[in-house]
Amino acid sequence: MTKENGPEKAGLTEKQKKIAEKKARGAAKLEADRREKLKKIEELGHDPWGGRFDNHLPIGEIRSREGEIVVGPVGDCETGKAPQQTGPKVRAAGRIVLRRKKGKLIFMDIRDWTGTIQLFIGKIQVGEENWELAQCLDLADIVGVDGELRRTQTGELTIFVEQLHFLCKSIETPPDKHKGLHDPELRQRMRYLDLIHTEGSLERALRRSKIVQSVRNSLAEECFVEVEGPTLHTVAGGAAAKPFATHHNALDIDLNLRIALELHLKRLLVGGIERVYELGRVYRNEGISPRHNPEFTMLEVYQAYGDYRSMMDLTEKIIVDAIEATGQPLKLPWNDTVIDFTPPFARKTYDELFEEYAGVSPDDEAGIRALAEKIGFNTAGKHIDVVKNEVFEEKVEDALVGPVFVCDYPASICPLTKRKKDNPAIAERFELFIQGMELANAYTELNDPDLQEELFAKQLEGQAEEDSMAKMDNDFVLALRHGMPPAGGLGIGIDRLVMLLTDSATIRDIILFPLLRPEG
RNA sequence: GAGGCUGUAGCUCAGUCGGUAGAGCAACGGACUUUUAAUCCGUAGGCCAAGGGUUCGAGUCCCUUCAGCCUCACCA
Repeated sequence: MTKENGPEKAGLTEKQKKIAEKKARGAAKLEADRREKLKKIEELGHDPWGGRFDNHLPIGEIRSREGEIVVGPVGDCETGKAPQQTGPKVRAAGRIVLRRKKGKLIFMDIRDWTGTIQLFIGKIQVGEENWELAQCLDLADIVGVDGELRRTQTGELTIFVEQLHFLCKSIETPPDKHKGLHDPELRQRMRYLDLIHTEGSLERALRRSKIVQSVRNSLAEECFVEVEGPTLHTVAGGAAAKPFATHHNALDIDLNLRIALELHLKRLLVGGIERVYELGRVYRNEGISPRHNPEFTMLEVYQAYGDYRSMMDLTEKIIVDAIEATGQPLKLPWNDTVIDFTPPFARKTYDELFEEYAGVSPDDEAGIRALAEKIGFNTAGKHIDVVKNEVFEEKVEDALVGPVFVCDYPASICPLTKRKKDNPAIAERFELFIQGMELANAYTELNDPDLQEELFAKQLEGQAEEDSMAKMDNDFVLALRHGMPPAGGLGIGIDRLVMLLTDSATIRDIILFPLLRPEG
């Protein structure tokens, strides 16, 4: 296809030249245009990268001052001009998101994190110097303005600019001004662009922060203390998950990133921090899905002298408080339906739900095995509770619209949990399900060191190590031997809570920087 | 890790039966002093994800690779 007329090098240079020329006319031209204006801004005596800009008001606050606009008694009937208005002098800063030129007028919308407002820039009104500067403005540049807050003839609340301040040049072309970013890959890789230009993206991020803040406030109200445990563990325990492996050079030891917060928080319980929690990142070396990211945010709470019932009340409080903190009603939209968070949430036992949705008595071992086989599970050699739980996950969990507390799990699948006094086959544990998602998990914590050691050992027997709920952690057992007060413990998946409270179908919309393969 | 779908201008998307590329927004030039998805006239912008193949001819068909999305598995 290619002809080699001249020397190869010369041919390549020719081709490279052509590509360079094309680029100069193509993508790079957009940048060149912006750099041209950047130069012009400098020539006009302004710093294209701006500087400190004091005393501006958030745009949301400026909008709330609309009532201060005073309209004069009469308009000019002869010229048909609107009545004179006098408004407050305001100073604002924001990014240019829309721009409309009309002769010697420019209308622009600038946005900050509290809202959007229109600017009016008239050549006569702002004077020659400001007008020259205004010619150098592009979409996505950041400007500050001083002006008067009034309404235009069409009633739009507007800052009539008197003085323009240049604050930052953008030398890249922004996405479509109305559609924003749609490509999910770009939205994740260039989250900053997504936040600026995609509707609802910034609001979602800010709402997450409000939710997290609310969770901390709720816990503070109940006198819980926030701590920070280690993320580098020699034994990654407290959950059944594959850890990330890493290495410390100076000590020359292999380490894992934590998969749960549990075991160190319980050590603190032993140490006398009676109400303790951590809200932090955990890491699990597992698959990625709309509900799973390799690193995610987990809340774990431990309360001395409580049990799983105390944790149920706390869970309800944390969730209801968070909904209120985001200014939402207790009936929240979710996909095409509505979730009713009005407390108290339903509380049902594992066995009740099993019978209801699986249609088999929870005590009918043969019936359960038959059903499991019918679904396609291999039940050979498996403990009945394991089989039962497989059926539960298949038949019940997805059907739980919730919110519903599923209480009292089979003890054999809960190695870190205290059993019921009157029935040692049942563990004092609940999971909160909403829309088929497991949102919270709580126990009456096991504090018998001998039983804990036994259960650790039993878990290790004949089980793939990564499937083990709890790897043997002798140091933790030693802590228990010193006496951990009886306690309730709770875990909440913060990302999933945020998903539910922001009507987000994928975890990638509420984790700002989800894990992606590196580009090319 | 398995299966399905997707990748075309800076962004959002068309592209028929295989005949070497289109629109809107953004950009550039021009008109317009109360616009608001502003409008109108004109201009420019593409290694069609990457690499191979089939063909006279590939954005289009085939193979490989890369990335994303969805479903499943693991899990919260």
